[in-house]
Amino acid sequence: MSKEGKTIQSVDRAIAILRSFEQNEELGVTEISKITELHKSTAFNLISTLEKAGLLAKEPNSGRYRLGMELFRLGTMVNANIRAICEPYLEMLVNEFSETVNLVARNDLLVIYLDKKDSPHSMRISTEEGTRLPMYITAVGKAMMSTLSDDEIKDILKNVRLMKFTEYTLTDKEEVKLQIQAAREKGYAEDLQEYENGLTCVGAPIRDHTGRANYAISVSGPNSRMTKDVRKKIGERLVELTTQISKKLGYY
Amino acid sequence: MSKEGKTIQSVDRAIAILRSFEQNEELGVTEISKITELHKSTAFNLISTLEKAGLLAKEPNSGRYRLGMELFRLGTMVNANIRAICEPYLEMLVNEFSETVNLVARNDLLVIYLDKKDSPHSMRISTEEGTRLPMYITAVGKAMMSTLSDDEIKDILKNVRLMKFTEYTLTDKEEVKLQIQAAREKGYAEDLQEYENGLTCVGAPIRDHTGRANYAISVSGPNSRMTKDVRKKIGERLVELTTQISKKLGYY
DNA sequence: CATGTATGTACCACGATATGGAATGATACA
DNA sequence: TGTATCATTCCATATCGTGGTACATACATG
Repeated sequence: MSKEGKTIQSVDRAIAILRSFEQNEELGVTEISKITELHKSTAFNLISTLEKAGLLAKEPNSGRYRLGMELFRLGTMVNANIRAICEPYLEMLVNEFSETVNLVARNDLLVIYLDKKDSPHSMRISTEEGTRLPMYITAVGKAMMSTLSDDEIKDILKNVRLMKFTEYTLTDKEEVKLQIQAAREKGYAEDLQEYENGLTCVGAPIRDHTGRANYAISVSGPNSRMTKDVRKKIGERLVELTTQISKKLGYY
Repeated sequence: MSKEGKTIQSVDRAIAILRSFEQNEELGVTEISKITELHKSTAFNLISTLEKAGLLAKEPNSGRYRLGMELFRLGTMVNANIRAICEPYLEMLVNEFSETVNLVARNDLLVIYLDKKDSPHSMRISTEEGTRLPMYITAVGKAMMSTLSDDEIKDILKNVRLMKFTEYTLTDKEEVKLQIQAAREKGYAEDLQEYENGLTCVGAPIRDHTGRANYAISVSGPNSRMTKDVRKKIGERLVELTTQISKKLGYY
């Protein structure tokens, strides 16, 4: 927020209003003005504008606001292309391995979940679209990092504090680097209960025409089913499929 | 746009910029300024603001822009609740009938697709999330309308021009009303190839605590498998499940 | 029923702020 | 090397957003 470059005040404020719905799914004008620290009148004008555009919707009864359909629609336009391209591959993977499959994107130091196909098993892993997790803790994150140069990886890790999620979470940046090195050799990365106990993932990177890996696909399942053999099979299949996808994006 | 009530110019313009990515997935400053009819300099300031907030992302190579991850994330926050509640029901339905299941919301005169579970069949119906269709042409739309009063239905139909999609599309508003009446009695509505040849749907409305039906669930399949018997079974099951969901939302 | 305290909404004068002209960099292409 | 097209910066102007204040309405509370 302190970076150089002027920004348009009212646009920033409008976005802040949208973000205030992160904690609360329904808010009134006064509440919003408190959260955003805007004058009630100013907030009202911005809210009205957002409502007219459909980014906010007013409840007919309570008169309070919630996020609008137009915001949802705009959201579906983001990465629509890559999601459409990957969809059949996700489908193939869930059919072949019967475990949950995820498509994720890089978002600075985080990984954000874009799309998924759930495992048919009743014991399964399920992550909501829009969820964000640190790169270093996910198979997909490590997979994407494995395509970067040592300097770039150092840059990323420099800005990260390794938070401990489980007893298996990597706490040493050198360990992370080692795993990334392993991923470089195999073409895919693994997460063995580093984020959540009992949860194991295998992930491989997707490259675009510039060679950048901004997307990745993973297969996630419970520890018990994700044996070493299974992980190897999945990993190799992931490499096959993500290579095909990368080609479609113009990468050679 | 001509309605009374002041709106904040720069916010309107920022939203227009986001919307200009409907046709094009990647745009430069000049292109955007042409599409939105804004001065290049004005557009630049707005774009920078949106970029800093993550609603737009700049491609490192081309320097051009595309919609950003933050916009996607905001989009996932919309209706997150209802989607979470309905997810297990969608799952049940796709398991029971092996046809594609959709969750939709009402969006004025349109229906917008929120979530889906695809049929396991290779011949199947698949609609992208974010797609919008006229109410009168979909099973879900007619299902939602069936909960409204005659006056409200008249209001909706007054503002609609019945476009012909297939040879089965209803062209007479009285026909639509008849179908809505049928839906009122059965509790679910049908679409028999009205939108697309070979595509048949059954849909039932979800009510919230105020009694309004802003959401609906449908099962869609190819004509050949969606026989009269099957449609009846699906319809009755849909009514069961949507009643359960409505209860969870506080409707009695 | 009156009183108090919330709420959302309308009005408007002031001045900060967004605007758009014009100039400058940056890049690609021929 | 020159030309065209792009993104970006600067800045004076007046437009537009701002935030006072005020009012309307709803709902508790005494």
